[in-house]
Amino acid sequence: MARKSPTTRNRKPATPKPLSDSALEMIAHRFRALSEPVRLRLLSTLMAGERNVTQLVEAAGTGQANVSKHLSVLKQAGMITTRRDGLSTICFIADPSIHQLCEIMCAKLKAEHQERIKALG
Amino acid sequence: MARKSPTTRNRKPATPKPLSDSALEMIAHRFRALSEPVRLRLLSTLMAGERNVTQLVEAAGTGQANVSKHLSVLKQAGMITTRRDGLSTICFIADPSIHQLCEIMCAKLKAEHQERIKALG
DNA sequence: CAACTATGTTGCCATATCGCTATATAACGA
DNA sequence: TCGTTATATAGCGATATGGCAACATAGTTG
Repeated sequence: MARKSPTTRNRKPATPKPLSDSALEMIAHRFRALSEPVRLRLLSTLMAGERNVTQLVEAAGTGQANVSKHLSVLKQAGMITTRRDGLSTICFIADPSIHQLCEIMCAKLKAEHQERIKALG
Repeated sequence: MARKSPTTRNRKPATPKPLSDSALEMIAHRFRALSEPVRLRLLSTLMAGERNVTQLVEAAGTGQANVSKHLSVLKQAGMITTRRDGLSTICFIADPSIHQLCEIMCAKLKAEHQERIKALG
């Protein structure tokens, strides 16, 4: 008889895992963290190395309160981590896979851009 | 002397390009397309092969009007393409890089989940 | 053309999010 | 403790977005 642990109740056949609603929500939540220009600017800045909030405010070109909110969004999404150093809060990228994500997306953009140019030429 | 094709004119030094505001907006726009559970469900379904809208409505578990809207968002973001076949509109994934994006994000989720479990154990 | 099916579009409500201002908290030094 | 700097939080208005229902449109069939 098939394996059937008490914690793992009757799984449906062996479909390629339809991804549960909650999983989709978590994934969506993370993508949403990357869906704002200001947050991308913050991440882009942090990719060059860790920065404190004041530095990020300068780089972001928006108010300190906003930056603080955006940073907490990124933090909650596991994109960045913070460390306290005296008065400053130092931020840095928590997961290098963010680089990959952005690179893939940029490559997509460039590819589409090329196609658009071709289509016109 | 260095390679210097006519199509590749004077590139700026080798600064890691701070990414223009408009570029960030475009990238953000694409990530936003992936930031909704229903849209992820649609993409997830399409990863198994092309489907018409009716099939997607069933898979999405929400109304047809919503699915139509979500599909147009995905289409505008270059994630999917559609083709008309009689009464049906067949949808399919336009860019395989979406697989990569989702896989990376899923891997992140799993990794964090593992850590959470470790932290408790 | 009429009836039917599959999709797309519009209007509305509820909710979420951005940016701003003002205020609160934290950490440091005099 | 008081003042100052760095950061976080709360409150607000404006805008965006998801979902629903009603309606519009396209394509098929008789």
